[in-house]
Amino acid sequence: MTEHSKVIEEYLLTLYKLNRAGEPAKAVTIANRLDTSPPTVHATILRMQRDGLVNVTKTKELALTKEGQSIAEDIAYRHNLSEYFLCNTLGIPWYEVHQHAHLLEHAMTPIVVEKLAEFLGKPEFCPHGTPMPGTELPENTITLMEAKPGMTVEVAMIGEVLEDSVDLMKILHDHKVMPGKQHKVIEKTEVMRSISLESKEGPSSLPFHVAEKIFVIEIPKDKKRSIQP
Amino acid sequence: MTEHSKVIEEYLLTLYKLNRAGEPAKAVTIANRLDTSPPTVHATILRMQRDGLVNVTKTKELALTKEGQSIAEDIAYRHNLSEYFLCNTLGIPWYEVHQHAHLLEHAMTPIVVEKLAEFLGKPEFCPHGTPMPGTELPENTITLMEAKPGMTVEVAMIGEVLEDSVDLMKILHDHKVMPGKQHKVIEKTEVMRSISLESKEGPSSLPFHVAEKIFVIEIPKDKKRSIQP
DNA sequence: CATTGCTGTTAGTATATGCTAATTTCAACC
DNA sequence: GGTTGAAATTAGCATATACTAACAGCAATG
Repeated sequence: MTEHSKVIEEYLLTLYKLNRAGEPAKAVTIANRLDTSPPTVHATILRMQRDGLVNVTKTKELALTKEGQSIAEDIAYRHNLSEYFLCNTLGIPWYEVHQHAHLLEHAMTPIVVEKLAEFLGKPEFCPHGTPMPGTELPENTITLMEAKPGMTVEVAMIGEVLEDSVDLMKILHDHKVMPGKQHKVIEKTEVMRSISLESKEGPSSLPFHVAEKIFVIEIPKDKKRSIQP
Repeated sequence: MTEHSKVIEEYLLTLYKLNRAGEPAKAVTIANRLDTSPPTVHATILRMQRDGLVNVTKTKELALTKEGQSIAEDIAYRHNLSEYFLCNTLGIPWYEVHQHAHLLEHAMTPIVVEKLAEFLGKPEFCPHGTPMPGTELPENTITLMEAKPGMTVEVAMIGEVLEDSVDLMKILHDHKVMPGKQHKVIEKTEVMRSISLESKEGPSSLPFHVAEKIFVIEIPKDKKRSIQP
C-alpha cells in the first residue's frame, strides 16, 4: 500500500462513494464530480490501472481492486473522522465541515488517524450521518422520496453528493433537515416536483432531486419525538 | 495571497526557519534541507521569483518578499499549532509530532486554523519550545554551548534542525532534555567535543553540534527547580 | 597565479497532471 | 439498418516537479 498522490486519492474516494451510492462508476462521472476534463480522467485512470488500483470492465465500468478498495476506505475514514472532529471538537458548523475535511483527509498519518479516533471515542458516523467504512445504516433506512405522506421520519444521513453545495447544506440546516431531527411528511406534489415537510421548527419543502439523496428512518407514531426534543 | 503548492510552501518554510536561525539562506542549503537536487531547487526558485515570493541578492542570498514572509509565517503557525495539538490533545509524544505536523501544515484552511487555535487556548510555543510567529524567546536565552559549567539551566527550545531526526529527538527525550526541564552543566570537554549534564533523571552527554541547537535559560541558584519537579 | 572545490546554472529527460480539439466507438433510437 | 449523440480516446500541448551530466563562476588556498 504505497502512498498515492492527492489526485489519485480523490479518484479512489470518488469511485468508493459512487459504489456506495449504487451509481455506475464511469469515467465521465468522475470527470463531472471532480470537474476535470475527460482526457485528463482517461490518462489518470490508465495510471491507476497500471498501478493496480482499478480495473476497467468491457462495459467501461471502473471497478476498484482489492487494494484500491482498501485505500479508498482508508481515505473515507479519514474524511469522516476529520468531519466529526471539526464539528464536535472545533465547533465548525456541520454543513461546512466537508470542504475543510477535504484537505485534511490527505494529510493524516496512520498514527494521527488512530490517536484522533481514540480521542473522539471511535465515532461510527460523520456529522452528515454517513457511516464510517465498516458501519452500515439501519436496515429500515429509506430515502425521503420513498417516504409516504403522513409518515414521521428521522433524518439518518444527508447523501454525500449534497455536501458539495454549501448553500444547499445551509438551507437544510436552517430547516433542521439534519441527522437526528424528525419531520412529518406532508405531501409530495408531482407538479412542483417537491416534498413538503413539517417539523417543530416549521415547514420546509425539498425538491425531488434533493429528497432522493436524503436518507430517513420511519418513526412509529407512538415513538414520535421520544428522543429528539 | 494565492494558494501555493506543497513544494512552494516547503521552500518558504525552510527559508523562514533559516532566517530565524540566523543562517544564510542559499539555494544549496535548501537543496540539503529538503534533500532535493540543486537544479530542481534552482528551477523552483526561479518560479518563486516570478511569483514574487523571493528575491535573489547579488550574493545569491535568498530573501523572502513581504508576501513570501507573510505566507511563511502562516505555514510556521499552522505547523506549530498542529504539533501542539498532536502532543497535548492527541497525546502523541513530543519528539514524534514534527513529521505528522509536516503533512497537516499544508492542509488547514484559515477557519480550521482559527478554530483550532481557539480550542487549544492560543498557545504561544510548540512542544519543542519554538515560539509561534510573533512570539519571541526570552531575552536571556542562550544556547547550551554558551552555558558555563556549574550553571543550572532550563531548556527553552530544541532547535528546529534537530527535529528532523526522530532518533536524536528520542534520545533527548530519554534524557529529559526537553522544554521546561532543568539540567546542571557539568563540563565541556574539547577532546570529546561534548557537554555533560546532570539532572534529576541522571547524567547525559551532548555533542557540541547538538548543544549548539539547544536553547536554554540560566536559572539563578536560589530558584533552582522552583517550578519543575 | 593557478588549482581546487563549492555553488550555481544549462541541457536534456522524465512523470504526473492538466487543457482543447478532433476522432473513434457504440448503443440507442428512428 | 442507418443515424445520432454520448462516451471514450488520441493528438498535441503546457506546467510543476523531479533527476543526471556537464559546465561556468568565483573564492579560498597552496
